[in-house]
Amino acid sequence: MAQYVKKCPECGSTNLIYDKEKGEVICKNCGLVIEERMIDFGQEWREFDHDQADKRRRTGAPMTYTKYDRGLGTDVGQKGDIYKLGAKGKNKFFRLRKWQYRISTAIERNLKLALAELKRVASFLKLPKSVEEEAARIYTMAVQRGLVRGRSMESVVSGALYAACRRHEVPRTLDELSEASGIDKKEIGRTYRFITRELSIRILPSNPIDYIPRFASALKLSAETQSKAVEILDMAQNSELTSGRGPTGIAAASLYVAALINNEKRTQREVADIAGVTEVTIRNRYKELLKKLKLQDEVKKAKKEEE
DNA sequence: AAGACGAAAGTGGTTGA
DNA sequence: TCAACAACTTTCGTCTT
Repeated sequence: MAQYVKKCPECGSTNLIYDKEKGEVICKNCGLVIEERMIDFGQEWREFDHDQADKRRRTGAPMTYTKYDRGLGTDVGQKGDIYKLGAKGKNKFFRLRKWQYRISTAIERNLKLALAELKRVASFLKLPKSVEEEAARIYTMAVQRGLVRGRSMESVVSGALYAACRRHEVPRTLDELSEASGIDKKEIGRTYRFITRELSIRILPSNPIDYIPRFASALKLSAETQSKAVEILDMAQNSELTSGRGPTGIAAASLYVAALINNEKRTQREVADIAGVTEVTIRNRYKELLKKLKLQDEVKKAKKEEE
């Protein structure tokens, strides 16, 4: 799908146009057709009022993993037309309802509970719907494979959420997830690794750049500083300063340097708190950045301008 | 007085035998 | 399974502004 194509594989430009009519994705920079003959998921009919829509619509509500039965289930109703039934009918009705409850297997009840929890944590972290959906999917698979056995439901939910965040490039740190769910950080990490391995979900190592916008806004830094930080990060990655290091530490250090250069100085403490690392880590990364990227001059220049 | 810096010891996780 | 190891944290003392 289009949303997964973000960069042109030819020239790396992110300037893509999505031509809905032709079903093509084209790079505006070099003209490469990245994707063609895509399926249009839109409706082919139009509606002008509610009646028409009702008549033309052929599908129900979207199928979703965030409902325990994927939004497809039917319940024997609670209220409504019971009064129309005779004594016999009423009996049958109640019997059916009882049976429906019994048919709900352990898995379904587990899912119902877990997805409620998932929803709670996801909204606490203000995660987009797509991530929540992905996490629900992961959790459902985990339950079906019996991976929850021996682990608390909540920790698996957190693990699934963490994995979903990573896949959608909206990373949250383990600390944040831990705070939102009340599960120990280590426990989440463990279950996360376990379920991603068991379900063979491939996760890209998280990219420090993904953290920048969130940290920057939390620190109330300007857009220029933010893009400067990304620029610094890019250079750092080219100089192989990023591999093996904690991505949050690098993101934090880049932001710190960018803030210095743009005269929006934040203390190491402030940046460290937001990023969830210590000042020491920022200092170490910061030192490396200055040394390898020769940013000393820029920082000094910024200092002079301040006076 | 607050922030920046650096050294030293401790912690949890990965790796390789 | 265990030990070595790198990254990161904690703690604390010193220096700078």
